[in-house]
Amino acid sequence: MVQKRQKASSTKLEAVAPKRRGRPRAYQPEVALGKALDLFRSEGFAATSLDDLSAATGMNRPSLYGAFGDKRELYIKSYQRYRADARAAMSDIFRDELPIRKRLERIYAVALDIYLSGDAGPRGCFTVMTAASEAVSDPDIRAMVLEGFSELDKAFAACFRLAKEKGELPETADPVILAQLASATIHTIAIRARARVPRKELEAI
Amino acid sequence: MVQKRQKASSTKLEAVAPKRRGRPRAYQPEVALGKALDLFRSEGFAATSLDDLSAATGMNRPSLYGAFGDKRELYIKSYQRYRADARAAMSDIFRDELPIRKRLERIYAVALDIYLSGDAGPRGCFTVMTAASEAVSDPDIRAMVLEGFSELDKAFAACFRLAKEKGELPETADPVILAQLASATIHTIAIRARARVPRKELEAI
DNA sequence: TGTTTTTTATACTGTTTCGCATAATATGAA
DNA sequence: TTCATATTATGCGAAACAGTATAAAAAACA
Repeated sequence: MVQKRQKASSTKLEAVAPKRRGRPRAYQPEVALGKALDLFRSEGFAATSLDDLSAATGMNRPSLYGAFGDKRELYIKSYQRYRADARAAMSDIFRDELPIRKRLERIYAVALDIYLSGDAGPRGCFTVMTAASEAVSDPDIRAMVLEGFSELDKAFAACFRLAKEKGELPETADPVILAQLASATIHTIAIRARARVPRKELEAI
Repeated sequence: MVQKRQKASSTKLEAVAPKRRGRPRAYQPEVALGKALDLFRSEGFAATSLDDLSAATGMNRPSLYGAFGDKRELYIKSYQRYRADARAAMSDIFRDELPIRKRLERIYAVALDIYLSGDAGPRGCFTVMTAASEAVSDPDIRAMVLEGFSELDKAFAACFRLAKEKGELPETADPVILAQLASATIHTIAIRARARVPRKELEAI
């Protein structure tokens, strides 16, 4: 629970005076979490030290613990943040009623933006990275990753189902199988991006 | 170069008396490298310590250094070994002249065997795991990973090209694009295997 | 002004890490 | 036997690591 500055029963909602008691925070939790996510995405869990995180967020270690818990908890919160961001970036695309082809194009374009961003080289898909590393030994993290996969599968399947209803796809097309293929394509792109396959080639796929 | 016991100009080739000078080795390099590979595959580079490697191989640290160099070199040699093993497992399939459908089935079956093996949970594809972790920051490793991807792409493309010549595929089919799709499928399977998606589901894909 | 509360800043602890130096050991050769 | 060589075994040392204890600082409140 990040406990969002509970305003003392004032009239207007949100963005009003914090009116907290002690010394004010020198950081913004949301911003700091974003920085932590950036680091984890480019280095991975094991290769990211608390000192690195401290430097990146501008918070010293005790503050990190106070705000997010230990390293593992911070990783989990970073991952949840990543998923929320990704969902936000995708949701409007899944909402718009475009023809399936156009829609897929836009989905892959957004995915490429996410995967290729980053100062220290492309960062790929955090879900895929986590699956490749922590998901094996940590059951909680594994559960989140599995959920991430199935969320993507389901979103794609919904797209294809809709397209089928609108007659854009033949009757024989199976939305679930098509969705898995579409997810697979997302995954290769994410992985190849990490190996710095140029954007041009990825777009071709 | 692992320098395979150079026999002193004897008659028979291989498997003859080593005739080395000093204290004999207490380990077999090939076996030890296999153990190191196993560990790296299940834990990843950063989470595997030299003590772990020492325990797994039965060699103490100085011997490890003497035989394989530092941790990074050992990782690279392990990866090369992995690729050699995978190539060996696949080569006979790519050699047999089966119909394309049968051939694909066998390829995916072998891939599943490789990805799901391991005592401490499924270990996935080492190329994919390396791409997700070390490939970003280490140019040499990145180059090897890229080579791994293109090797798989090319092998699949060759399959599809052959199938097209034999009339098993329509004229309109593009072997290169089909190969990328087939690789993508391999990659999702590898990733999902790490997240312990059950074999049944993977087979369905 | 002084107290309470919350956060920051510094520093400490015990462990783990990597790489290597040194000594002991086991073999072939002289 | 004795020497040269190649490996093993022990363990050192400096750095990095995760997590925490303690003190200083900054705000609201009384």
